[in-house]
Parts: sequence; structure tokens; C-alpha cells
Amino acid sequence: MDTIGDLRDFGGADAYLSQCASRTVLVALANKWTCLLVSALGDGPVRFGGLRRQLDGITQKSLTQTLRTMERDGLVLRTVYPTIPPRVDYELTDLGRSVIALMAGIKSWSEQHVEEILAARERFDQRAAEEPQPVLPT
Amino acid sequence: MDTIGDLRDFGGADAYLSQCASRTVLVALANKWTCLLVSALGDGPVRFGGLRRQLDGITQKSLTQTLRTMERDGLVLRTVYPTIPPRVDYELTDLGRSVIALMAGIKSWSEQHVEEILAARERFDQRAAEEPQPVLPT
DNA sequence: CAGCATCCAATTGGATACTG
DNA sequence: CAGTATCCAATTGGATGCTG
Repeated sequence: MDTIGDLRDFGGADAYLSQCASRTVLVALANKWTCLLVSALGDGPVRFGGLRRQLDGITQKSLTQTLRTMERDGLVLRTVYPTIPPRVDYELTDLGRSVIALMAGIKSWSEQHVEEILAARERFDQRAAEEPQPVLPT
Repeated sequence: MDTIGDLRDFGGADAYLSQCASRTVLVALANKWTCLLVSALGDGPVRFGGLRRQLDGITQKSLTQTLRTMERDGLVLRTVYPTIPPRVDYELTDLGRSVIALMAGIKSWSEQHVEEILAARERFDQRAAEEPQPVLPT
């Protein structure tokens, strides 16, 4: 093994380092809307309105912003049909498709383990409430 | 197939729904620090200071907060040694270990595809700059 | 329909000071 | 060492109104 071989993963990128460009990629992926959008787009092209309905709770602003960022990052292809009223399709690029497994994985892990986590939260909050309070001078 | 069979994944949890508890789990996972912390804790117990050094750019406040949330969610086990000076170890629980693959996967995907994404960003910004500007009345 | 622009409230994040 | 507490700046997010 050569001396620097172990240090480099891929061209030396290391998301642990705040100045490494890969950190910006990780930040782009690691947020709820990107995760849910990649999952939703995993089945094929969807229109703006369709995504808005599927991602319950997202605002028009956040949807537009997240889609733009994903388009800029090369994850999403945006197709505008010059019809009236306008129609815009969004679909994953090859690059985008290569993250489906990870993003959909997070979504389904969340769904599979909700109960376990809710229980853990209750236990934690219960312990915290039972904890001896610092004595106050009476 | 029964009528509700297709609708339920796991007890009916669906992170697409804003009111579903699984959405809160997804939100907890889908952020940069949780992603990097799970990855960092994947190798075994680490002390607070060690994590702070490894996760370049994290503040003490964010580190404490994220670790507390993860502890509350049952992903992390916190062990305090009553020594002077104090020493605190953090390690993943079984539940936490079951997300390592996903979180570390995001980190390494980011590192593997940085260049591709940086190139996509440049192309996008280039196109945007070249776009015909709306005519202004002279 | 699929946006953009704007205003404003709320949450997040950093810097700093102090403690068992 | 491993925090807590606080203040304050910055970013995010929602609500609303308008447009090709």
C-alpha cells in the first residue's frame, strides 16, 4: 500500500472537512425535501403540481427552490412544454437516479422505525422529568 | 389483495404526509450533522472532543444539540465517566448502527460525485448568465 | 398551471463567557 | 474536558399577491 492511498477516497474528497466541496454536496442531499423529492421522482416524470400534492406540507416556494437546486446540481431534468396553461415535467437524470436507493432508503427506514423511535423519545423525556431538580434556596 | 394492504407500508407510516410521525424521523436523519455523526460513530465509541475535531466546522453548541437529539431518539448511547476532568463517550446503539449504511452512503456518494456535480453547477450558471435579458425601455 | 416577488415570523447558527 | 447559558446575526420558511 502506498502512503497516501489510504487517505484518499476519491480524489481526496472528504466531507468531514468543512472546506471540501463534497461537503456542499452532502448538505444538498441531507435535507428532508431533497430526500422526499428524489423518492417521489423515482417512479418517473412528474409535474410540478403532482409533486406539490405528493409532498404534503411543502410550500410552493420551497418546492421551486429545492427543484432548482437539484436541477443546478444535475440531479433533475426540467422540461417546459410551451402550452397554455404551461406544463413542466421533472424527472431524475442518471446522476439523480443513482441516489434513489439512498434517499428512498432513508424514507423507508424512517417509516419502519417510527414506533421504536417514538418509544425512545418517551423514555428519554420521562427520565428527564424524573431527574432530581437542583435544590433551590427556600 | 385486501383494500388497505397497498396503502400501508409499516403500520401505515408514510413520510410523504406532514402529520405522520415518520416525517419527524426523516427530518431528524436528513441533516448534515446527523449524517456525519452517524458516519463518525460507525467505527466505535468516540469522545466529545474527538467528534468535535473530526466534524470540521461544527460548533460545540451544534454538536451537543445533535448528539442530544440522537440520544433522545435512541440512536446514540452517552456514557459519562465520573472522572476529573470529565470524560464522555458516545457510541451508536443497535438502532443507530442500522442506519450507518445509509448515512455513510450519503457521505461517500457525495465524495464520489463531487466533480460531476461541480461541473453541472458550472454549466447551469453559465447558461443562466448567457440567457437573454428582458428588454428594458431605453 | 407554474411560477416570481415580497414581507415577515421563526428557527438555526455562531461567538462569547462561565462552570462542575 | 464537556458542557450550559446567553446574545445576536443570518438563514430558513410561511403567507400573500401578482403574472405569462
